[in-house]
Amino acid sequence: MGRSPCCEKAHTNKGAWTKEEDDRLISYIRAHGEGCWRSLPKAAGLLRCGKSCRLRWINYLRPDLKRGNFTHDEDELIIKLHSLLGNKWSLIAGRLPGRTDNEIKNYWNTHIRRKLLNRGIDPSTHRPLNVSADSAHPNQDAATISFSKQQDSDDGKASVFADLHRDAKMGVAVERCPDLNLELTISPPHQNQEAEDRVQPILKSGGGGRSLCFACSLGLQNSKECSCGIVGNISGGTSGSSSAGGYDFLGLKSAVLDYRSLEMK
DNA sequence: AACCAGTCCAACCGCAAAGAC
DNA sequence: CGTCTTTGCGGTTGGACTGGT
Repeated sequence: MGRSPCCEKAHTNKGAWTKEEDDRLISYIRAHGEGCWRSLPKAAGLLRCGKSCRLRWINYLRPDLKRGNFTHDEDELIIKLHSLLGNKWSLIAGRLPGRTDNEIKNYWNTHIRRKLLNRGIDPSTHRPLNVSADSAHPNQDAATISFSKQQDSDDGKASVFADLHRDAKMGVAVERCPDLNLELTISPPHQNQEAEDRVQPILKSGGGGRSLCFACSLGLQNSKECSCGIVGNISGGTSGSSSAGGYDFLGLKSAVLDYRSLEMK
């Protein structure tokens, strides 16, 4: 194709950034904006690869970064988001303004993992450490397993879907949240400004009070698993349909999650 | 003061998705 | 439509820092 490789590995600096390099990068991005990372280093006069510049900017130099310790609320929000999304650090970071995926990932690995272990919770499954997966699901039948595997092989959304489907079989989360819609999309800052300002994501229920099958509850209305027969009829009905009562899904009643504003890639 | 172990975090690496050609 | 580049993400690493002995 004639394009040059993305990184000219020779003749590039590695390791810690100097103050001068930071200044160059900041002033270039201030003048020209973000993007075009490949050509940026040359244009900015930096002996770095574009990847390195992007990382430095996103994780350290961005002006909107919130430095300093995580608050207790942020801790709990990260735990809850992680229980839903797994190691989707960028998605989690998207719900914590001023925090980066790298920062949250580091914080998770150094603090929260230990915190959960001390609580007797498995950080990867968010279930009690002394309960094995098998013994926890004694009634899980073969059909369920094959269904979960099928979904697991799909994208992240389906993976969450499969996890929650397992939970549904156990009567866990879904029992408490029958109308949960896991349609995960990134949205611009939305109407609830006060809530946004407090970094409080909003969990919307999906069916506006209608009784949905599990597949529709998860925003998979077109799934063959749909058994309620309202295909295609609810996907647009999430805004403003936040249940007045609000499900306390994973304890998110007060710091609830807006699934419309999360996107599984 | 010197050493060591544990912790923290910035940065790197490899991979995959998205987009360009 | 297939190939290649670019970008973004998650996992991992290594050096700096800190506290204990």
